[in-house]
Amino acid sequence: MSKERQFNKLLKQFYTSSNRNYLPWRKTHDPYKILISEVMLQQTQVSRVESKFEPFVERFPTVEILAKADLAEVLSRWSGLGYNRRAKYLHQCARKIVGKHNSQISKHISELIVLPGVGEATAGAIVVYAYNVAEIFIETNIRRAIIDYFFSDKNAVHDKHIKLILKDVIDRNNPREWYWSLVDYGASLGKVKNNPNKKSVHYTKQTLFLGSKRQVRGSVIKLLVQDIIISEDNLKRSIEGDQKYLKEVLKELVSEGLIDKSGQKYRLSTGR
DNA sequence: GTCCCGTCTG
DNA sequence: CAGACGGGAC
Repeated sequence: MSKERQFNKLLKQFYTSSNRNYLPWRKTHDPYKILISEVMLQQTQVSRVESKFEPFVERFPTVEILAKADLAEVLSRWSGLGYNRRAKYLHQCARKIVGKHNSQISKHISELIVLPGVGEATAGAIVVYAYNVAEIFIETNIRRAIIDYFFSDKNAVHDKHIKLILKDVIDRNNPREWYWSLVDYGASLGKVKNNPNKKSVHYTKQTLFLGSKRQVRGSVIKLLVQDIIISEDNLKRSIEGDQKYLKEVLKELVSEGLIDKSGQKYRLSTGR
């Protein structure tokens, strides 16, 4: 049997015994909800998204409702997921889909990728999981599974090589479930210890969070989620992390459209 | 302390 | 291309 067929046999076996089809975003084909889940899952582990996804889509069940909502509320429902710019992108995304795409979420990668916060991986995932179309895309579990199985003897693997393998092994008759089996298998391979992705040329080490500007940013947003409106002095007293970043962070959050300044006080932006 | 993990900006 | 961007589990 070819290596490709062996791999698919392995995926099938694994999927039969150990799939994660209980995940709430696998119980819908609604492209809007798939979009929400995929943006939440960017740089964020499943365990953290699990508790946030359902409350979020219950509050914002359609793209129109999300588009009409205040960014401040979207940010507050995002709290705990991190990378708060994603909430801003998602809100802008909803407004653009309603305003320019007739509230329809495209089934074409080329039209999805122009949306804010939607890159190659997210666009591919939406097309596959919502529409069951056999497109090729790579995210971390996919990369890990393919490197582990097909590149065990290599130490510098480029995504373009992974894409070539994917084109050979993808099940074009049932791409949605095939990708589920692939990501579940990939997720099961050692992450913390000896992560096969360390052999990817795209692998990078993260910078320190403690004491970083990023920590102060996160802390400011978190405080504003709790208190609605806060003076700079009170922020200075309450933030976690290094105070020296506060002024700079406030300026950047205002210019990015995440917060607004009125007088000497700050609040989350309405997004309008 | 070390690690995970996509997209955007410069 | 490199660097910025959260929050938590281990």
